[in-house]
Amino acid sequence: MPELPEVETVRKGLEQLVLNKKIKEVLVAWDRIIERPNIEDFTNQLIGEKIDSVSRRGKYLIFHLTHYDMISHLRMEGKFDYVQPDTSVTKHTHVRFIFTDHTELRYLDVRKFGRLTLLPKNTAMDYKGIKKLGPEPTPEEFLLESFNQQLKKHHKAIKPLLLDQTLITGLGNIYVDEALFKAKIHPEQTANTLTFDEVTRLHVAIINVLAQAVEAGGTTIRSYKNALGEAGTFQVNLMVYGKTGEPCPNCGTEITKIKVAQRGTHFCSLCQRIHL
DNA sequence: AATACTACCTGCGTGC
DNA sequence: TGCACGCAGGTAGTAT
Repeated sequence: MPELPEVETVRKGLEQLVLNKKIKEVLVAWDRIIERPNIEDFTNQLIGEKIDSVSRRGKYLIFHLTHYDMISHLRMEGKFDYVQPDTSVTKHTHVRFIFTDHTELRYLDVRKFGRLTLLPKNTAMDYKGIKKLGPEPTPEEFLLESFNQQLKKHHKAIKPLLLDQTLITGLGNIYVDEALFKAKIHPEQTANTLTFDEVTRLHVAIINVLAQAVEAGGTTIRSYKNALGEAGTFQVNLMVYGKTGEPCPNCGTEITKIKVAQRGTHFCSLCQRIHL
């Protein structure tokens, strides 16, 4: 489920539910979810660890434990579920963190793309996937001039460039379509051909789209009962994503769906025009 | 170095 | 009803 707003919502949920819990046992049902170390070390090293805090960088969650940093990436469908003792184990439950009070944090993932990585304390920022991330999409960290300079270096469609996480972190397939629509930029416009006006609009659109989604608690497309961060959340009002054939909120033209870099892409062919 | 394609998985909707 | 196929909120590895 996760782009930045959804991951942030999960982070807040975790901080409400599992802070100061002490791990008694860890059970892994699908080995490949654990990226590092091996399963035996992963499960053994976590025993006795306490969850001090949960932070986020881009779409990565970082559990700050007594002696370790545990990184979690939900990829396409990963979810956390916090359950009471003796709750039956459902299909797609791949990792169970059992606490000393017998409650559990469970990791569920239909497609098994998500990953958990256990690293020495305070080394999460050196993790390969996190190190390459661009700035967080906030006005303080995501700077227009720098963004403009970076875009000039790339002869590639703007949409896949924004999905790459290196110029800016946090956008995924939904919010990138929404941001490009807001900025009135065609998803296949080559990055280094964007005018300064367009870059300025895009910069603001990215910050606003993600901030509003965080405010709303993220967007749930396929809802999963009981999953952390998905219960009772407000839906973000999407303008183009999943709106194929519906009228554009600006001009009434039917929203078009095409494929860009293998991803479904929604846009208004009148408001978002390619130019030289 | 930058870009493009594929693999990783399961489930669901669609069309024949 | 059954089956094949395409599609799904992401990233990492490999090839060019």
